[in-house]
Amino acid sequence: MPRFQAPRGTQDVLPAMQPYWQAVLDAVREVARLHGFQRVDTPMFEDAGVFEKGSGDTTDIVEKEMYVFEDRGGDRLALTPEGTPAIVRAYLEHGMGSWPQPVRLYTTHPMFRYDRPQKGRYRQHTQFDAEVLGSADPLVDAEVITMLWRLYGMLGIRGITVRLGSLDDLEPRRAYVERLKEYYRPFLGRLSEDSQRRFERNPLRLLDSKDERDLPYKEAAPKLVDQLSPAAREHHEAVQAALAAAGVRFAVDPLLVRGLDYYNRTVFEVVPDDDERAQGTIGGGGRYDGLVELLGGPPTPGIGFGTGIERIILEMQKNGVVFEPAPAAEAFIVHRGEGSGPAAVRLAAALRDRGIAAVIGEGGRSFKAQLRSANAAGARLAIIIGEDELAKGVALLKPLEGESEQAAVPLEQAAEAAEARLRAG
RNA sequence: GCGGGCGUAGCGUAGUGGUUAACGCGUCUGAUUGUGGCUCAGAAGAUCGUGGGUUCGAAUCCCACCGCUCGCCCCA
Repeated sequence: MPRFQAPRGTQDVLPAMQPYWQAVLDAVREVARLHGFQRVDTPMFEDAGVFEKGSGDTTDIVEKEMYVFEDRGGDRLALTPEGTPAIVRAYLEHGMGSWPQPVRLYTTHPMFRYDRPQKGRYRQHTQFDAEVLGSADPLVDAEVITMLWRLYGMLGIRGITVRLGSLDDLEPRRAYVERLKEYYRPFLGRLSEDSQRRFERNPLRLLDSKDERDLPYKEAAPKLVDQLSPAAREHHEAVQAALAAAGVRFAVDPLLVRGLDYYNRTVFEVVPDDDERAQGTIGGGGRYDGLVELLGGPPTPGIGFGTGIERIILEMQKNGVVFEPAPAAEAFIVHRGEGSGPAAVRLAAALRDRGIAAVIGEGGRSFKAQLRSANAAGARLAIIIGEDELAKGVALLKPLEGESEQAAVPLEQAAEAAEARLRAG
């Protein structure tokens, strides 16, 4: 019988890593509260059409990476590959258009992509996703980025920069893409194979190439940020002014391109300054003023981001943020002998009633072994109930740290006395 | 999807063709009656990722598969 292992690209989050997850989730909750975002939870899977229509069925995420399956009833479903279309679907389904606008929502949600795993890239990962629907105000763009920036700061992540770009609005961008293709067409044959493919599929990506053969042409290529439509330019500048006012470290990146079709105007990524790897990006997002309509709703502007919790944790560790695992117990009950089991259980319940984390030792093992366990559990107090104690109706309180001596107390008052000891120390 | 590196007890490693695969950490037990941490002693724990092949003989060489990892692509 071959041993089972977790599916490729997935991972178990063991107790030692839980403090990191807890810290991130706590910070997420707090930063969302500080910015007026409300939590929404959407299902792990959706109608596949949500993403085919929403994310765009020529994007890599949908075309090559989405987990699609038919359930027993014949419905075509997809494991959520990215958050935004799912939240927009919920926004429409629940009539959030009639809530006070704009609507600020966030979630932490598992995402699934059939991709080749690498460090920081998994087939299942978790994203903190935040979306604002119903506002076209550039200040909202800045607020969203500021929230992301604050989150990283709260978690001790330094040495990162926001790369900011603008993809203009959809119509002017189409015109720009034509100009870009005209520029590249004459020397198409001299470009890298990748770039030749991009020329047809996603010409904006030509500007993103790192291939030596493409670099000379890239330099002189027309840049979208240099020729934005007046409305988009004004928007872009307003976002920058607001980010500067908020103290966010950002750099305008004329070559920033993102892989989802629905973006317009503001796009951004957060990258570590020392990380050239493509999967170094820890968060990114942008504005999607056309997405709600794509999914069958009324014209509604929107903007949001996703940031990968696994990557945040990797970045925290790179920044030397360390968490000690929380002790498993405050009080550890050592017991042995006839009738000690029920006494231990009664005492444990009394301790827990008082809010004290209590663990009962294994009565079949020696005092020595149980006390070792108490120590390993990080308990500050051991409470010993042996045969002698049981006969006298007492328990021994043995401090596991500090100077004080162990003391006998009546069994019925043991919980109270333990609480006093723990609160004092 | 393409190319490179790696895979030996729970974890980290040594061992590169020749006895019962070694060490550290961890786990368990004990160091005279029932007392933790430090120390000491002992024990358990490995079909050497899986399957096939070469060989008198394979952890060691070859092939395939699985997984991890690095780069590309793409993304968080």
